Amino acid sequence: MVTLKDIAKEAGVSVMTVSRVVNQRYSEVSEENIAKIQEIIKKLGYIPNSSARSLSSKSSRIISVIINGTHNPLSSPYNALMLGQIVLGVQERGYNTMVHFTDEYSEVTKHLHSWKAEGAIFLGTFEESIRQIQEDNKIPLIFTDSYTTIRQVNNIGIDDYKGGVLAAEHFIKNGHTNFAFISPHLHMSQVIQQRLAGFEDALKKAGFGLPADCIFEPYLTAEEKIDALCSNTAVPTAVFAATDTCATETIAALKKKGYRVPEDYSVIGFDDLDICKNIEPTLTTISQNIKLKAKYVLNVLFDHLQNHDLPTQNVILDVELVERDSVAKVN
Amino acid sequence: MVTLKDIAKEAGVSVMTVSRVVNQRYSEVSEENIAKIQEIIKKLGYIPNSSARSLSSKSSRIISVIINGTHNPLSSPYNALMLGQIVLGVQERGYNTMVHFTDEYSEVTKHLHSWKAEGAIFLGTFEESIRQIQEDNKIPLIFTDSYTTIRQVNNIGIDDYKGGVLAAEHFIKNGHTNFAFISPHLHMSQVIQQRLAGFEDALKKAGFGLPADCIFEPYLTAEEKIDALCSNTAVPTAVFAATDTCATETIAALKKKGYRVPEDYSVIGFDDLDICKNIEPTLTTISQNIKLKAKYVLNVLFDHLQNHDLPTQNVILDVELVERDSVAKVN
DNA sequence: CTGAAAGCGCTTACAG
DNA sequence: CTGAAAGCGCTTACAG
Repeated sequence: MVTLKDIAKEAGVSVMTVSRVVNQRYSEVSEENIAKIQEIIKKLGYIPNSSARSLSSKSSRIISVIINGTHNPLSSPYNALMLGQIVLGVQERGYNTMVHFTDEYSEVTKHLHSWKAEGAIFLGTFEESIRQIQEDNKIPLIFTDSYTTIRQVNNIGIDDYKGGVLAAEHFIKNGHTNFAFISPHLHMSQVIQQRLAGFEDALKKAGFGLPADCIFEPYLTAEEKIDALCSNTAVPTAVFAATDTCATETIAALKKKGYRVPEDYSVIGFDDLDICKNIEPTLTTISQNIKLKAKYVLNVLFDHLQNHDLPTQNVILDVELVERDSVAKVN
Repeated sequence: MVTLKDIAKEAGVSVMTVSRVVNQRYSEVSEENIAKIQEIIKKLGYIPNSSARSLSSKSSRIISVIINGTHNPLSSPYNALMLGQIVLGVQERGYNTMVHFTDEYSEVTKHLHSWKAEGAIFLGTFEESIRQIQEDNKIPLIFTDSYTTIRQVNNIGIDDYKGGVLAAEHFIKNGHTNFAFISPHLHMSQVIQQRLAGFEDALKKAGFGLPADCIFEPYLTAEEKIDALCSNTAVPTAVFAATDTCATETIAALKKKGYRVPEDYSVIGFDDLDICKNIEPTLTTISQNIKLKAKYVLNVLFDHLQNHDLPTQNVILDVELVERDSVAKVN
């Protein structure tokens, strides 16, 4: 393996001079030496040892992306898209990405400390552990979709509540009077709760209600939820699904039982994934801009990396309803 | 930050004794000291510095996953699922995952060398650069879906050709006589070419053909391909799409133009992603077992990590046709 | 079972 | 503009 020392020997200078050239501190080295050293670096194919650099400079150039979940969190298109955009942005800035899946706060700290990560990005729900994570890790930490009440948390989120409101309003505008909410998770995260809250509040405001037995969340497969939904006394016609994936499964389950969408059941999803355009009917959904979200995540992270004294930021991106064909007009 | 030295001082022993305990070399330390040191480690929250470890031991415990593509390769569900399974397996074994997106071989080497990665996994097409990558990186390298003719390459792939054959046979069995092939990529990777070859060969064997103008690949959106397809003179009724994503888009485009699937056009996909069950009609497809594939990738990698002299392995997993509702019977 | 010495490949901080 | 010294936090290899 080629080291600074090898280059130095070949060039007849000290390792410091080579180090300066490698780190592009050109003002500190004579032009003559710069040229000579650069040539030798190229010739020998020198690649700096990041561990050594990290150890001596206390700067690892590693960004860790911590994703909640211990199964395969990348089976969620949302997580996959976010991670992809993040890796891209991290690379662009000359940093490296480590990926770690975990639910446990202690593992987070272990991971970040052992590699001396310079910053970390969190995808998924870490509400319970945010305080502890922040206490133990004095590096820029960017959370996403957090509803923590702790101050001083960098967070990039979206207006989940408004998403729920928009869904309700769209259903109402189209004449619906009986509603249901379907959540994909066993555990109702704050994100899902907010979407539900917005939906429910907007319904109430318009004089409608969301009966408890029309909120489907726990321990059911999509098909079981649909069974329950369809056997309800006050049959809902307007179903708000908390995510596009959930909406897609819901629609498939409805069709399988012989129902028509949107004629028998209208459905609105959340996220605006590509799949929305490719199912039938195309899915009316609440759109969040994942690329923009990732961009903010990266900007806030690298701003804080440059200046650790920057105040924390809580960026809430807007959402909008994208109308497609999964909601019918009712008289 | 807590270091070995701090623990050593507190315990009244040398750093070596602490190092032994940290590395669980218990047979080399007295029970008394093990207990004392472990307690102090816990008390002070000591976390070993991976960079220092890597530098002195020449063992980084880093596995790099290199994914082909410079846009967002994780927008492909296949890549996302594979990466997710890999991260999981790497973590299970106490290693760490770095992710890097690139098309360029020089970047690969730079990345692997600078972090002294102990092994690397390649997702996507690296055919052109495999030789160079292998020459420059003397660590276990696992490629996936490679058709390189270079010997001595670890590769985990699937029987793409057979997938094409199965698709053709299924169409023929259902009475179809006019066929088309739709590829998602501008550039026809070997993987896609093999799927096409199997399809075409099986058609020929049964006395059918695949006209050149029924092979759609270059520089067209899904909709444009469909336009071309539907305006063909010898109208195909059986469309083999090289991936499920491509099939999904094809079906959506067909429906948009007012055609019925499978009655007007029957479609077979490839991969067996979750989405197959959630579109209408549910998608008949060639199934590959992504979890199993990832498992082999990890096994071959870590086997080679334990024993660098192991012979290279080229594992080809089987595929099978999963029948759903996107292929109609024709008389 | 224990530890002192040397070194991994860099950078920081300083002297010239 | 240049370099010698010290050190980052570990492990290897050896001596006892």
